[in-house]
Amino acid sequence: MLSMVSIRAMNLASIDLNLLVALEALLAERSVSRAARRLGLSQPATSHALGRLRELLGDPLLVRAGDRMEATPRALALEGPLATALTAVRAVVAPDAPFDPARSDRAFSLETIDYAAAVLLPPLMERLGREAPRVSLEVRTRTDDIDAQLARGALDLAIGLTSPDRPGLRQQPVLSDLFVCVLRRGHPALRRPLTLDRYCAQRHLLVTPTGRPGSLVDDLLAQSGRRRHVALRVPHFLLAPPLVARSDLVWTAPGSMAQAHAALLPLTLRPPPFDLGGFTLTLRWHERAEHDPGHRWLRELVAASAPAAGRRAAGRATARPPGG
DNA sequence: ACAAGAAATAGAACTACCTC
DNA sequence: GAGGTAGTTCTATTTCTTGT
Repeated sequence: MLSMVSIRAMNLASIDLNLLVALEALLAERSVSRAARRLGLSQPATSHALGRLRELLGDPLLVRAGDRMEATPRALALEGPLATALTAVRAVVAPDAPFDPARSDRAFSLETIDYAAAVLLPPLMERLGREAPRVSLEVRTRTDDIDAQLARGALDLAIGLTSPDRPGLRQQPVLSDLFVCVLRRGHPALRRPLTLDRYCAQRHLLVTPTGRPGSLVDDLLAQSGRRRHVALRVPHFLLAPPLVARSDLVWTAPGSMAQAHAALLPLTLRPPPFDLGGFTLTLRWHERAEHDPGHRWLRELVAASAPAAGRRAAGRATARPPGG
């Protein structure tokens, strides 16, 4: 008989799933013969299955008590978890099992930078609350090795900059945006037009989610032989608006986020004094989830949550870091 | 109380199928 | 082809029910 230690170390591949189905029937019928009829097997075959289950689990599971079979405490403890597990397995293998958002209690996970979360989550959660009140969403930021986690199924979706195609991964543009310059209301630089010279003369705030040096703005300035002074680098977009509102720092920011915060804080927006173009964020997932009805439903919901202007521009703008 | 029959479990032997 | 696994049929054993 297998020891409990070896059972714990056992690979799932060594377990016949049909044994668990047999256990379900045995526990439901409390009779080997009736369980056999339920399973469509002969009584001896079901008795053998019970024998294998006894060896596998190290417990008699069902013991004869007169004219009936009594479940052992171990078997009784297994009944609930076994039903849950088999229900989940049946849902996995059910052909074209429809996804019902109104009744689903599925939990999804999403990796994104806080800028995209701030733009997408309010409309997304509004629709979730209305259409799928029991569905839950976990948003993570700065996850290590996102593609590997998507492949493992540890992560459902990731929103980030468009990246080169990789085997097994799918992506679609979800949000495009333009840059604007954000300054506090009453900033001295606002007294005259914000020329390139005046822009470069300011002290700047740079958001760098990755922590890597450089940015699209600094690269473009360098191409024209110019440079700016970055006085503050922060890792989160949401840190920037109040810092800009209470200082003379200039932040070259994603337009949709800047507009949202300009409605809440004393901020003024100006177009950049040089052509910055825009950037595109894409939704990324593993091909394993491509035809999963629930996953497809969430992807459509996320895409539909992008601001209308961003969706129209999606696919046109260049894929460059939003950090500015 | 005892014997016979019915019903259920489980072992033995054999077969079919799959993998290496 | 060998070995392993899980199915089958057949049969032994156990336990309960029923009739005498």
